[in-house]
Amino acid sequence: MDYNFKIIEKTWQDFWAKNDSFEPSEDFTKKKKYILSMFPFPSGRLHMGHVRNYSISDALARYYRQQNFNVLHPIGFDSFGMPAENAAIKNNADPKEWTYNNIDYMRGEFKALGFSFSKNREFATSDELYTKFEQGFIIDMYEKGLMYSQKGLLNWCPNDQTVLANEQVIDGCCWRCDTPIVKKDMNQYYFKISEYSDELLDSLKNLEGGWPKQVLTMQENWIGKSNGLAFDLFFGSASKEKLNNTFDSFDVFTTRPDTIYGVTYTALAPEHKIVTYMIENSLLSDEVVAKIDAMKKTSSIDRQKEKSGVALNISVIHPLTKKEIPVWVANFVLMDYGSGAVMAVPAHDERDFDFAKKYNLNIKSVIKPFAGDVKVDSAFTEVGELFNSGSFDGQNSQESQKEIIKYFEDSKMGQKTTNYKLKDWGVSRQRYWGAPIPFVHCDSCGLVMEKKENLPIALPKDAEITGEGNPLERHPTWKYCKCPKCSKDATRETDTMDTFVESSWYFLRFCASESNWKDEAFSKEQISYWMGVDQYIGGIEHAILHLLYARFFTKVFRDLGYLDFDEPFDNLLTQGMVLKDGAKMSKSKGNTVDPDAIIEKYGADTARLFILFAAPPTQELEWNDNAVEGAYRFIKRFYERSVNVVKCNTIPKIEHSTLSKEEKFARVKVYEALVRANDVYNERHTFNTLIAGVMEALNALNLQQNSDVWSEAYWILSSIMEPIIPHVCYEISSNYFGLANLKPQVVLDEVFVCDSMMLGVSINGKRRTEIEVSTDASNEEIITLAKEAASKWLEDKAIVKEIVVPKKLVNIVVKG
RNA sequence: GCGGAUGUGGUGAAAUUGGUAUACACGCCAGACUUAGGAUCUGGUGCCGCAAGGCGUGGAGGUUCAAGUCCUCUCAUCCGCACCA
Repeated sequence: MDYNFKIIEKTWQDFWAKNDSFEPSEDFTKKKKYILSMFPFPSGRLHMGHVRNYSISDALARYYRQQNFNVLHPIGFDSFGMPAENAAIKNNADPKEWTYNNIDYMRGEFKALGFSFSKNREFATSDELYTKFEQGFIIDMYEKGLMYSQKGLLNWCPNDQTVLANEQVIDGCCWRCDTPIVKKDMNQYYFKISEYSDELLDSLKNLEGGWPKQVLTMQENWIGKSNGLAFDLFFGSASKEKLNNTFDSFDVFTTRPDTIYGVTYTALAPEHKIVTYMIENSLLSDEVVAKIDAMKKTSSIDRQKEKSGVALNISVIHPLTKKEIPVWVANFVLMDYGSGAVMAVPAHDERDFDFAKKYNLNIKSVIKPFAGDVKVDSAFTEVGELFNSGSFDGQNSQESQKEIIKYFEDSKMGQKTTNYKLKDWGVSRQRYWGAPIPFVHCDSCGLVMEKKENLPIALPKDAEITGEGNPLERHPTWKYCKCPKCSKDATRETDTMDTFVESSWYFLRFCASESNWKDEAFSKEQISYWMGVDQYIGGIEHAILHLLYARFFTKVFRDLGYLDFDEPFDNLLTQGMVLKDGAKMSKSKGNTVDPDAIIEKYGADTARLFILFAAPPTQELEWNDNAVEGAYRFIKRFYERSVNVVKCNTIPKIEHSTLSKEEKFARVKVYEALVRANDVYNERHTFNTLIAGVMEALNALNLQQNSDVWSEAYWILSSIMEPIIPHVCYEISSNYFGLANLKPQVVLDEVFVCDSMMLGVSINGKRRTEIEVSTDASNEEIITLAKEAASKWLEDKAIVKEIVVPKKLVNIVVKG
């Protein structure tokens, strides 16, 4: 009985394919599980991270199928994006052909790994049908005011004449031609994700328990909510005149209103509109303009290295003291946070302090420690007592904040304000291989939405992709069209959408079935049955962007009336990375292990077993060739020892009391593994412990020869291992049980009942020996036995206390 | 700097509620079978010690009859964010 994985795996893969074994049912009265792994980009080959991801989801999907759930376990391909275009440029190939060839290859890999994905629901996001529905949603969002267009600063390569994504900018230069990047003000489409900031933050609470804490915290930080006071700083009359009366004031935001009396200067971002005005109207010396230009050109990383600034020689009036305070430009003030202007309190803010020291600006303390002296050699940022603060003197600085805000509000000088780090999501890309934004520019009507019956607006097949400029823009005919409103000549929007848009709703599309696949993205009935995703599995690298965008889309779709829940993913498991030689597998490091090679040498079951056995799924997994061999040997043993099993179509009935000690022990181990299996699949997801339990059971079985015990064991073990090593388990199950055992297994409590047990005996908490006692022994009997066994350690000692922990141990506390 | 995690044998890791620390596997050692073994099977393997025994979950304290687990402090590593006003 040799273990020939090649034949076994092929047989069952064909069997599953032929029988459509993994298609979900359309019967919505059944209990359901939606098990989802993050879909891959079709890069060409699966890597071990994918294998890990899908081994986890497949184990869960197969388990719940056995438990008679209606299981949706779909897969698709996140197939738009730059790598396809880059490959096209490099190999002079068609991105579409490249993409779909890769998909074909990877589909074969999925099959070879035995993953139980639904075939019928597979799609690629570059499919025109998917684009059609997505463009429909985009139009809805625009019409609802959730999408808008605005000029924004983008990375521009002057040589290639194209916009670059942040990832394409390497050390401030173009990744292709090494030309320094400039920021260019361009029109860009945005989703109003900021409108959902509060809800995205607040409903994180509802995900507690279901999502890893780390991800919740990362999202919380990313949204970055902070409360404070916003108020206007008015120019003095001379400054106002200098600015040609164009500006009265600018507004600032602070989270520390308690430090208001300590404001000694204010600072604007180099990109602030007042600064821009002063430059454009020659109100600044050439030297100052040059300094400001230099700040603008410095990357945000370099800006952090040293603070720099320049005075604008204008001043504003402090709202409370009415003193004049100078206005500076400072490189640490960010245009895209708050209003791009800050009040500076050097005495109580480290940045403001450093800047004031460097430029010799006034420093005024207004908070003193509750005990000790006022600090002068550094910023005092802790809570203290207010002084130099007018009528607020003597107050606790923290407690005074509310009152100061109230004072500003009462006197109409400012208001309580909340700021977020989360910015609106810029979704337009000047790229070919993406979903076209379905808008039309008409000279008479302006920006017009394409009519939904004309969707999809598909990509042209004959675009020339050189990597320079936007192929859609340069295409000779594609962009010319008629205005959907007035039918005059018009042009299409040539920007395509960020690929994160596709992955923000693909999990909803999987809910659609063959019955309505072509007609609609999904039906409300399908969505309300399948959603939310019961278990989502993927890498931590998506903790922010994808997972935040998907949550945003869900809330938008709710508000558009497509669905009626708030969160898409009830439970999230973030798997750890796969490492080799202590480092993440990567081509550049040359430490990759090719899944295909492992399948070829050991088979899919071995690959799956190793990956689930080597570490719990949330932890990093160190690849180990020897341990892979170990996994292979286990499967081989498991298969070969099945010769001890006798064919049957129900689980054998065994009279437990008639068995030998070894036989009983084997049964205990088998049923322990079963109990653990249910816990692991449902709750803990620590497949490594389940596999260890099955190994223990097999080791225990080996110590006896009772064929009923063997048969019962294999009935159970091949059932609980099927989600992990499905091929060999199907083979065993088919050989001996006619596949009748792949169903829920009953735990027989009688197996765990024994007439004697071993108890540890410890003295003062230190384990000394052990005793065997009958299970119905009284505490007195147990203590007597324990004292006998431990007499050696009890000589000349006074017994203070005796503790019996049922079924565990006896502890005797002694003195002397 | 802020936030999140993780520290257990030579290695990957177990220990579900505070209750016999190191299950399972890798590696290593020994033996068996073999022309041979990088195959298979059997046994051994936390550290110190001849032994009795002692010591052991990053470190230091604490609570408890009992701590890997709870509390306080601390060190190290990894990850995320970061001049966010």
